[in-house]
Amino acid sequence: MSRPILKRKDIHEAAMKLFVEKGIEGTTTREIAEAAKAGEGTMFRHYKSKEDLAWHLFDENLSRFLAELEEDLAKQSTAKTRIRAMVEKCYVLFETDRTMCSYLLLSEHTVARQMPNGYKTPNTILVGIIEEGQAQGAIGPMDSKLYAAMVVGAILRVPIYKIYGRIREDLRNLIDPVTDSVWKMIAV
Amino acid sequence: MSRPILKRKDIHEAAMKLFVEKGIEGTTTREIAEAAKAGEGTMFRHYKSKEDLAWHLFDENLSRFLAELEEDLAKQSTAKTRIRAMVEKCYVLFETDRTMCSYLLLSEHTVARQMPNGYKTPNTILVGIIEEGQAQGAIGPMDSKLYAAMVVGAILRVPIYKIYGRIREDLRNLIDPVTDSVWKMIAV
DNA sequence: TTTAGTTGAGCGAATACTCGCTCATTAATA
DNA sequence: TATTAATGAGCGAGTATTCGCTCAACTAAA
Repeated sequence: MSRPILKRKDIHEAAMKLFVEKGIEGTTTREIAEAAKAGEGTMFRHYKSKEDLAWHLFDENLSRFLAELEEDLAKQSTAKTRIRAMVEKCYVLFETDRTMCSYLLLSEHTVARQMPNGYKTPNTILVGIIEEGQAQGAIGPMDSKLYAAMVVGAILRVPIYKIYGRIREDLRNLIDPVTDSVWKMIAV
Repeated sequence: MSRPILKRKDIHEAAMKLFVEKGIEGTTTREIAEAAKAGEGTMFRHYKSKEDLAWHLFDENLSRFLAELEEDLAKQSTAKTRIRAMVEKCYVLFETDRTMCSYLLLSEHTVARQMPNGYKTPNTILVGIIEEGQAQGAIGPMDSKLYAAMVVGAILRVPIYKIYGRIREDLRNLIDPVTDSVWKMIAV
């Protein structure tokens, strides 16, 4: 090997922060380089385009998040405790790494265009949880995809509104209230 | 007047369609002009920039939607029937003018940056409905803003997933099921 | 004739990406 | 251990292109 890769992480952090603040198209490659204290060409050594960087930031972080979530879910045996684990995972992430969480939430409708068919999302996982809950007789008989949509929506709208300043509470205090509310929505 | 304004509506329709398909930054003024069968300069007679056009499309359509919604709400006297009216208004709009509805839903995180403080949104209205419902003793005692966030999230995630093809049902068939589910979430 | 909507070639600033080069780091050789 | 060769990360000035916007000419309604 020649030289260790030192700048990639700096580029990740700078790009994510800027993408959240100004949007992907609204951020220039020069700004990323400057913020990362790197040369402008360096990001192209690791990614073939700015879009490619944005996609990797989304994909890698979401994948890691989902993998960790599935570990947590494996420890739970009921639908309700699984949903609680999901809420907890989301809200703890939000308070722990707000930039990353904001990026995942806000870039949904832009980066998400590039998701291949069958790409795994929190929604995919939730459909599974709900169908298992229905098999156990704990969750009502409605279409699992509709339930999943409503539950995902209810859970994720809270951090979105916290980003916009409409909610101020520390989200970790809302894990149980939100879980309980959402559970009422789908319980038999 | 010397000449009637003929192209503005064509520009609205073409721009909104393209903005939904390719995003605002991803759409060029030339593409808008071509799709609208108008000259490129025409949109600048009516709007001072592409961003300005995008904002007006958002603002005017949302304002009209909210005004109509408030008319409907005035006819209802209980929190639950008001929420039903809101769901109905959203889902009927979706099936009636999908492009416009998609634009409002998907541009939230981009155009929404420009919303002035105190700008009225569906969320604002919902907070009012919920607080009144709480005063009537029909809705639980939790923070009204948190309730509103969860309800908005649950309601709007359904059309979002229909845009992404994860839900196929005609949303007008889901008005009552969604209303009932959402109501369970917040009822005392 | 006046007025105002429409047009599209042209402009210039912005910017994503390239490429030839540097040099820190490692591996091989003596 | 000292020396040399090889590697590829890092750099940033340069460039081809794109794209938002302007404006002078044109057209049609009043």
